[in-house]
Amino acid sequence: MAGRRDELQRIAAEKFGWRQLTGEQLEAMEQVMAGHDVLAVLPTGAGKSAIYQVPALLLDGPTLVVSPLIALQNDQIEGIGESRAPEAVALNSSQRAAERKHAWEALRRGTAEYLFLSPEQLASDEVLDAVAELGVSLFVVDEAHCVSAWGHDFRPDYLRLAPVIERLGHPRVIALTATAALPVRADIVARLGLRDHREVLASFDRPNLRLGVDPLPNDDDRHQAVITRTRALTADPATRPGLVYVTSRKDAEAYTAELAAEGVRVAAYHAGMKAADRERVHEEFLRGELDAVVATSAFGMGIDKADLRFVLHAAAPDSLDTYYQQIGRAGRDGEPAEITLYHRPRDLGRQKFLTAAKAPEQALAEVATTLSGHGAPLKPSELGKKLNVSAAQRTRAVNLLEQTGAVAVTADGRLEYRKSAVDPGQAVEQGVEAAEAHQRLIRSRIEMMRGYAETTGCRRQFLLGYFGEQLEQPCGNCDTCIAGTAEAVSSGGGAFPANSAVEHAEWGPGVVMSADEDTLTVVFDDHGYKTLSAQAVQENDLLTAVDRD
DNA sequence: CGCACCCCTTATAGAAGGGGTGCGGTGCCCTATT
Repeated sequence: MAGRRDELQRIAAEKFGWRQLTGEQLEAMEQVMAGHDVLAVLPTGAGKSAIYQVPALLLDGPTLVVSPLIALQNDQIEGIGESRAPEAVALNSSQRAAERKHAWEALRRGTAEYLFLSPEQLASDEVLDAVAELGVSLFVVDEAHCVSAWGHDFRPDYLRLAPVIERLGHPRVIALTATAALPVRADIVARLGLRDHREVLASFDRPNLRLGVDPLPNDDDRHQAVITRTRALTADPATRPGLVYVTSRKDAEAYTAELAAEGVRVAAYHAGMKAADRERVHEEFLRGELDAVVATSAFGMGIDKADLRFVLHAAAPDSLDTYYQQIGRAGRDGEPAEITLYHRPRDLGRQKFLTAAKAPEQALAEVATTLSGHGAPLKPSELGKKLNVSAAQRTRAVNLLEQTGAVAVTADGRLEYRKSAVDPGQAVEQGVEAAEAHQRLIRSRIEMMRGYAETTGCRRQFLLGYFGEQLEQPCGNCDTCIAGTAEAVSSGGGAFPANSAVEHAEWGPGVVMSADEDTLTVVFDDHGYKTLSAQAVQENDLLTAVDRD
């Protein structure tokens, strides 16, 4: 093992100029080299890319990297281009024919080692057939939380990666992300079909972030508070730059205009802007020419800037998963950073609306009847031609039917209705139920966001507990600790400590996320997060401990 | 779900209230026009 470790370090130094790899980077690399699939959850800036870039050079055959944004693909390719490693290429819709041709030639010749593409590219028969010829030795899913966060409705091709991996002969898989609570990790592992995998998890704690919540029942007051605080923070070089997250494009424009009128160097960022403007804002921010960016959730992935001094939220996002990812962009240099949520409970009603994706009943019915009525398995593209629904709806329906077991994928990537499966009518019902179970998880995440915003205890204990990490003492660096209202509650939970598997009569199997003397937070497989009174659990025998491997 | 906005009515002479409507986040990709 020591020899392998030396070899990894030698390549890291020679090809990339990295003198010192962290223990987590090395562990993940070693697990890959030992033949395991790996899920690595490491904070932004911890050098996640190294985890695939180095082993890639020790494995025979190109490395395929699935990346959610073309802009991210370009950043990564540029980074590899500056190293002594072999060429990196991409395949995406922004390229000209000549560029695409060059990419394929370099891959076939073996002069290109890294191939970047989106999951949608892999949904194309031509691309997948050609990729299958390359002998891919390493399959990387960057920003792997997208599998879980986007795959279920927004970008359903994220849930079609497992059949792609199998089609490629299941090369070693590395999934990389900066945030993943337990249900997200479980979803990534299941949806990618990881085999005999290892997880490398860094601590989620970021003690230099000063966490706070400012509850403001009135919208005008909240607006004023955000403006006032942003102006104060950006006025002092020691407390800038930073981000202000808003939940609509209109708000991004409005806050930006107001702050700009007061002389703040600020810009808006949202997906409604022209690509060139977005790029310009991004670059100006990285160069330090802006003191604040007011953004929707579009601004985030790929922000490689260590000295953000604040992240303010003018409204709560849809989950602590999203929140943690957004605030985690601050203070990466270890220096103090201010993290404040300007909270109105009504904002969460809006999140319920935004995240409410109805089950695609029409598509479910069409896919189920078409596949069960067709004698032989169908390619997804062939299936599409027989249907009256969009490709995205079709893919969502296939995902749900596959989840319930009514539909399976053959070795050559075709879809078949399982002979042993229920009839199409029942399959549709089960698909709808699977979609509803997922909706329950999403709703419960919103409630956990509310729990954070309204807790009277230590914010950091709440936040870390959500990610399954127990902080024994109140942190001393959040608003409730500073105000002295955060009481020290002893962790424990008696018979049901954190991370233990449990069963509830109504909600079924689940895992305890956090436990103290008053409450238990449990995430149930089909019902999401539930906060239970420890007393009620004990008195009414609500939970049973379950053995698990 | 909740808000902003418009239109209309009512009842009064400048404005208040009710009802309906539209809008709100994240990105691939492809195709048809300038």
